[in-house]
Amino acid sequence: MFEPVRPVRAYELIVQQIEGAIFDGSLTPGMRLPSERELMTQFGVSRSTVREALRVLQSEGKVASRPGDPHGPVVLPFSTTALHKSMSSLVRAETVGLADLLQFRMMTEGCANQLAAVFRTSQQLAAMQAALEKMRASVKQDEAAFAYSDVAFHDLIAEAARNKLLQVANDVVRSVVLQLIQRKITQSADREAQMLDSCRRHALVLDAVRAQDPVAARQLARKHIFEYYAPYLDEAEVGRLTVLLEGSAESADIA
Amino acid sequence: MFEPVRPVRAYELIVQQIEGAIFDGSLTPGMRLPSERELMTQFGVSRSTVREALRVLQSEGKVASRPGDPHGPVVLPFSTTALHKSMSSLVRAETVGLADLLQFRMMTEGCANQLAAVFRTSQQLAAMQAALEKMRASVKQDEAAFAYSDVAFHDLIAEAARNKLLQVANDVVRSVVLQLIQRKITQSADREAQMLDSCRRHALVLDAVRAQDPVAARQLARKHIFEYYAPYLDEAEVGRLTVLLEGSAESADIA
DNA sequence: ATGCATTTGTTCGTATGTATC
DNA sequence: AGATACATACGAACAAATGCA
Repeated sequence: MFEPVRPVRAYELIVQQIEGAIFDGSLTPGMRLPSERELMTQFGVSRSTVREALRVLQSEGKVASRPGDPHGPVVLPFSTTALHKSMSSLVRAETVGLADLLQFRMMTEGCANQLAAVFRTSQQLAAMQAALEKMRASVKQDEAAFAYSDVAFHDLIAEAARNKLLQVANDVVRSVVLQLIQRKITQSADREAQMLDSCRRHALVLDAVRAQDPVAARQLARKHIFEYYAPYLDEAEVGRLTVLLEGSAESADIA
Repeated sequence: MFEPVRPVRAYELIVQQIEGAIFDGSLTPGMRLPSERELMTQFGVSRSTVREALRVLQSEGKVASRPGDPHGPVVLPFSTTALHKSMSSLVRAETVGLADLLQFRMMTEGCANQLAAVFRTSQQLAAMQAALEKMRASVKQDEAAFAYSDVAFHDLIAEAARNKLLQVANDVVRSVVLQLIQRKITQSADREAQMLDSCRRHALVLDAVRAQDPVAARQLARKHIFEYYAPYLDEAEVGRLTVLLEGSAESADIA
């Protein structure tokens, strides 16, 4: 008959109203919110309450405010920082492990390549080729440039897949993975061989995308991730990932 | 030579300290934080500043405070609510459409079924069977019970896949999809036929999971989602989804 | 079951450093 | 360069809510 109620704080209502305004487009990125003093009259609450609401919105990456700015808090363009933060803390809390992350990445990045193989334009193909050549060029010199071009290559794949959600998911998962084991990788002894191998694998994937072979692109991408990161996993965890490597014979894993 | 600096607010430092304490285990779920007045002396700041920090931690789902509680704010168990919220707002940010969502869901839920087919235990299998029968039982009577059992079925699949991240992703995407087009579905004329059809499809997926046929489970799940929601999409969008329906012959789509 | 002490939710006032016009 | 308006931060205060004796 009756619904249970939760006492709702004043600042929550303010957050909801501002979030709603951003959501429905009445507040677009770059626009300014009224000053805190203005907001306290509009909402009919005290300054502290307004500030608590603004803090929450700020921690969600939706607005930013600077002292002394006469224009008031600014509405930020959409960003994935909140997603980033919440996923990182899940990882830190060990609710999600490296194996979970890699398995998920094999799924999403694999599917991204599958879609990219179908929908890529020739311009995108050229851009991928360029990114790959930049990777090759910076193997011997610049570790940072290599990593940058690597990211660029994956971004181009995700973009070619034409799914914004997939794009964001790939981006977040990739960076969280790196954040977890970057040190181990850069400290590895045969770093240069690893980089060269990575180039070779990227070339294979690119070939499949060029040939518009979605299944090959997907499986190569998954295999790449698996073999690149498998050394950092326990044996039990490796088994969870191999399931996604069906190889060319799809039904082989039933036996 | 020098790094650019960002002015750091007092409340941010407090948030970092408390987050750190939760992370490294000195604050475990269920434990209480000191009262606000105690915290202001410990951190050497005013009460407002302490409260701003607590609001942020609260919006991140890490602590909760009730008025009048002499024990102070409580440290919450790790939860995925923060991830939930940030993913929802990502979807609402118009950059992601229904087609993106469904395509993504076909990927993740497909893979979840694939993994579940391999790793499911017999107990989990029985639980899935039970959920399916509950769905069948409530077709004619209770729309809410049907939806509930439907969710339970999918949750069991995700749980059997043994990947917490995948579990959360599926949950979020599913709820956002529903939130987007629930009305259209419940208003549909032949609602009962739809529900019966849904049961039939779930049974097919369950058969594949029981037979430990990962590829069949994956493709059936994807096909189910596609055919269930395709009527609500434009024709151009439908094309983006069909790519993921390779059918039984994996290489057929190259031709 | 009833007060009592304490805590949170919220308000108001004030001082200080800062960014913009 | 100065004036203005701003955010940051502090402190005191009151009402409502909670837990405990």
